[in-house]
Amino acid sequence: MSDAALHHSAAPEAAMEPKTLVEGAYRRLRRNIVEGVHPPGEKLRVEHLKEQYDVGAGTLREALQLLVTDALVVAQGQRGFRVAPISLKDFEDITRTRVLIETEALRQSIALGDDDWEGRVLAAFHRLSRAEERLDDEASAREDWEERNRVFHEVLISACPSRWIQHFQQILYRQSERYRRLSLFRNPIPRDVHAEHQLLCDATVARDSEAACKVLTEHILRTLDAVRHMPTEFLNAAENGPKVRPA
Amino acid sequence: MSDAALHHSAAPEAAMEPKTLVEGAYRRLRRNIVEGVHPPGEKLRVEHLKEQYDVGAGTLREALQLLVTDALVVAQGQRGFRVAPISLKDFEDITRTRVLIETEALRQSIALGDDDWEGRVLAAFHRLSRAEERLDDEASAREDWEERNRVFHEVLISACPSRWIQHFQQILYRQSERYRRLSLFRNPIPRDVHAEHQLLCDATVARDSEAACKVLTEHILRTLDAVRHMPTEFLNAAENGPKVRPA
DNA sequence: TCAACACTTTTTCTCGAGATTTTTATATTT
DNA sequence: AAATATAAAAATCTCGAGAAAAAGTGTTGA
Repeated sequence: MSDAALHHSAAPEAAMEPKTLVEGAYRRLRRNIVEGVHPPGEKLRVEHLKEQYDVGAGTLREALQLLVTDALVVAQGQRGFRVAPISLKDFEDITRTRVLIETEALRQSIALGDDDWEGRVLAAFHRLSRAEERLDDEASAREDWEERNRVFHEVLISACPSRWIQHFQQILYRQSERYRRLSLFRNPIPRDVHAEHQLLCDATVARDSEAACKVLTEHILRTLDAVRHMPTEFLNAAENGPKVRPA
Repeated sequence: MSDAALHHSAAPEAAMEPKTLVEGAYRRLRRNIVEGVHPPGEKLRVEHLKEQYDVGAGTLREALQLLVTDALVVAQGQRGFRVAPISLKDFEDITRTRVLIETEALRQSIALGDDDWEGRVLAAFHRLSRAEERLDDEASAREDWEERNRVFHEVLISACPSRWIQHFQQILYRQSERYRRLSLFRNPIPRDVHAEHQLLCDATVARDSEAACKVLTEHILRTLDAVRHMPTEFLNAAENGPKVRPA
């Protein structure tokens, strides 16, 4: 993943199909962890998962190791793998760091982006807006919205020339998406996010760096509030036993 | 690595010994890549490396996958692994991103660090200074210096409460260490780094955030100059054939 | 001389089985 | 009854061998 993200083209990895079983398993696992199919803290038993993902044990282990460095999975000595736990403290950290990274990326993007980039921003915003309109009607619309929201944020900073900043942004976005989906499980997507996206889009195309970063910061921080008001049992829930003995 | 770095204690991973063969191979490989034993672009053949590192093929593959997400190794479809290539453009990116991350970390560290932290900063600086004195005499002193330099930079930001910022800092430091060691292969460590470290240490303990960040920024950027003046054949050298066909 | 093709060799990728370690369950002792 | 010790069970970690793919080699033909 970081391979393509860092060194290769700017082509989205989602487009190209996986070249190896390891990569395929890695992406499916990552998606399922982010979407909460594998909830935080769940024990990831290789023997069981190899059937579910239809790959050998060694292959699955390699995929899990990839997720370890992404901090979506933790490996504990000789005690196997586990979905990375969540906590409010961790999400506060993620959010603040994301603000730092993403505003810097947006600043650079606004400073350096060309007309083509502006076009892509408007296009991504339009696609996102359409998905937002459909949110109440169809049930399947939320997956669309999630995808287009990710693309919108990605396109916004796509003119930032730093591969490393983009790499870190992707990691942090994925992390916060995991939290957001948990909070959205109860609370629906609020109405005012569209207005925020509108402001963000306008300020960006107008090349108003300060305004855009301000809106973006508030936009990101708003998700933190949503998670703060989440029932506490969600945060400490560890599906398969938080068997964390006092050591 | 990110496991310990992100979720566990602040204990340095170097201290605790590896719990599995995968982790052991991962660390040895990482060290050898950073130190240039495996030069940039080198093909990493599992069949050969398994003897060198004395582990099975599967184990070595898992270790390599861990290095992929660290961006020290790149995996190419069905064409095996390779040490991540280097370029001036990449190092400029690393350097700028490192300035962004590390100055923010230092700012937070200065704002939140307690007396104990100040003590650790002074101690790390002292140890680094001693190593710098020995640089000309003994040949083995450079490894000491590298280690203590890393610790000094780590301790400086150790009071920053963000695990994520510290995580990213570690990744970027490792990346730039790889470049620095290449430039140091010819040029020795210049005299004035000690003066820079002194200024950095003084400003930090004096809680002068702006001055400290300014010195740190210049300090990091200085390494970029050193690499810029490096013979170009170093940068594009790919030991085992840059077999990058036009595709 | 160069290009295209088939063949051989090397390397990667994948899977299943054996050895350790951790965890769970049971039995014994205080 | 609580705690410790022992034994069984499950899971992890590791290795080596077989299938698939890539790279290399040599031959043939224009």
